[in-house]
Amino acid sequence: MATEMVNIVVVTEKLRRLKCKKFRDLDTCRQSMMTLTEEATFLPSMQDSNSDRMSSHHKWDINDNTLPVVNEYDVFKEWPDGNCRYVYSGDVEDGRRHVSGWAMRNTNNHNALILKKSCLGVFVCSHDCSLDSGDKVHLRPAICDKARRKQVGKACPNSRCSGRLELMSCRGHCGYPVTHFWRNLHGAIYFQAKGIHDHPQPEVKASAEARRHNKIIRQQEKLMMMNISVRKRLRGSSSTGVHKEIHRKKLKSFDNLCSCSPFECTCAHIRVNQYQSAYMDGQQPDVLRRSNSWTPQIYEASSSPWQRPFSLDTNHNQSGLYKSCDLQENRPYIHEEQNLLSTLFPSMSNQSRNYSDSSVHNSAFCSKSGSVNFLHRFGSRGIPMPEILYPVSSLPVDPQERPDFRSSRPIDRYGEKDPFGFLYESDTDKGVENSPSVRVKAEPGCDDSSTSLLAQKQGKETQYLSNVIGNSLHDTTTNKLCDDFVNIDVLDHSSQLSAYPDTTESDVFQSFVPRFSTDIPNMPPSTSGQCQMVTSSTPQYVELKPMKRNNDSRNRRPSDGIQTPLSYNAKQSEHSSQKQTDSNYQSSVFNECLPFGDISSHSAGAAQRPLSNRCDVPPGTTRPYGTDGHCGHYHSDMYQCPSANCSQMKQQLCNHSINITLTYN
DNA sequence: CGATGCGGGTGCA
DNA sequence: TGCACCCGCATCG
Repeated sequence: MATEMVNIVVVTEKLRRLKCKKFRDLDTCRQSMMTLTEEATFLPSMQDSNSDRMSSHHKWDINDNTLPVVNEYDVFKEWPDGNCRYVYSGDVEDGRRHVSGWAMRNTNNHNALILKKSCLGVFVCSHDCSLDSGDKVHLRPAICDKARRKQVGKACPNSRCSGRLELMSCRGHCGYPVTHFWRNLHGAIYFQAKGIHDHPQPEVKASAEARRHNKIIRQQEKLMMMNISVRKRLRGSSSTGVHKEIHRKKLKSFDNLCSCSPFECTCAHIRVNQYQSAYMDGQQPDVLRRSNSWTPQIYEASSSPWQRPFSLDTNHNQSGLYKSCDLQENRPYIHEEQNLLSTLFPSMSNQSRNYSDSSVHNSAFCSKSGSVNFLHRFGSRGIPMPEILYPVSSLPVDPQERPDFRSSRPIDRYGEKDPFGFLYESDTDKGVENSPSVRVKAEPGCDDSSTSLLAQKQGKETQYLSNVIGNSLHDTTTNKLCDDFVNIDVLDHSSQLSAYPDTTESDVFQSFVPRFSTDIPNMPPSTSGQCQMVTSSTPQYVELKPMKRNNDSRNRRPSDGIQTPLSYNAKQSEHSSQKQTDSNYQSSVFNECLPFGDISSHSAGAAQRPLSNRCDVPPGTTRPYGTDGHCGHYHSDMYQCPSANCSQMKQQLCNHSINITLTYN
């Protein structure tokens, strides 16, 4: 299907270019030797009533060896359209910066003297909807290719529209994008445009920049709050289990629970403030209305302010809180910004009211029962990112009974409901790409409560699970570890760990590495070879390194025809017939979770996939890193056989990641 | 992270 | 040869 689509696009493009060629030829005939580069500035057919297009009183061409010196400069045009030429003064800042209202990207014309830019078009809504203001959606394409690719498919900024952003490319120059040329000469700035934009004007650059700026601010504030929460929990987790239990029991006397460590809890004070502030508005504070209201790490994946149907109500009133719940009936948003801010930053309890609508967007979604069950999605930098939240307490223990989250690539399931009735949400606008699954790192070794929590998964108790990777995961020697680590789905592991509490986090930590290779039966040799190296021994602790060699899947384009682990998983999701494969997959994953144990005794899946397929060396055999001769190295700076050093290694790895699970009753 | 500019390289006509 | 386009890199905010 995808191939057919590609073919259609290619054929369409060919036809377009063929048509363009004819058009160009026609122009050529008309203009008597006028070529595309020489454009049709003087063609009547290329002109219209637009004054800009008629204003090209200049008779030079940007490619001329010598350009005339002008005494009178033109006024800077932000939206030049048509075939026009202008000469700006060298004092014009916008001219020096080659500013244009159109989204123009740099194009290499192999001429250092002339800067050439081509138009990128405009992003429009696939449903061609109109905003409240009556305007159409005309977003500005990002100049950066990577950023622009992320824009494609984003949700329409119109909250009432289910459309997606589509890039309307510019073909105003005989089927090619309109081009702008800039040349600095004689202290002046010569500008020439070729072609007429065949698309609406995008939003102004300042608007796009402001939106991006707000997004950055939101992310920074989220991270700031995350770090503070993590620090709080780190302090809290340093106490013994007994103390934690005592503290927990003490906290039960409160109507609301917090995760503050003993002697540091200021929540009561804050609650009073919240209570007062809420009642000052004549509203019952949300923090008191819900049994599990204070959950510092409940964040809803916040995209751009455009995509948020409701922003933070500065008065934090009830209507504002539940407004969105009414609209998002299956996954209501409950804004927690103010609660979070005032809780985490008592001094900001008032200041937080002054946050702009788009500056803070940390929300939670709750189930209809009022409980909040969620998992964090971890960001690409090893920092827990409040991305898509998934219910976790309902996950069956048995991996076979678990829904295949790996195949539930959210981006492919916009608007659909997950097995728990929650709507899938776009994650592309959150800087998360290739996210085929929920990403959770279970760290039972640091807090056994997580395993017990998961073991109680079928209960409907109000449990909150918050898995957090702290800064400690960011180690100098494993600096890149976070990137790779967090991009791998370990949710299955955590569930399986609940059934096997003896399994340590370190086992989970290292188990996902071989998993990729063993679960890609169709992996081309070149790629599988790489994975073989990764899994070239029996379970052993390796130090993960970023996969940045030639076989780096992240740098591989789809057109390369090589399936990457992630793409494979994503592809799996497209076919329900892969269920069996997934079952085996989970079995294999499960087996690889088991550290140094009798792997084959736990699952037939492992028996079907002998270790010899994955291991080029006998179990326990160590060999120098980089001498296997069939692949590069990424994940094995240190090889460790399952021997007496295991526990030490486990401890080391455990020290690399810290995870705290909070349980609220 | 994205905008911007530069330059190597490729495919096409 | 000219052009469009892709990509990587560096710099800057």
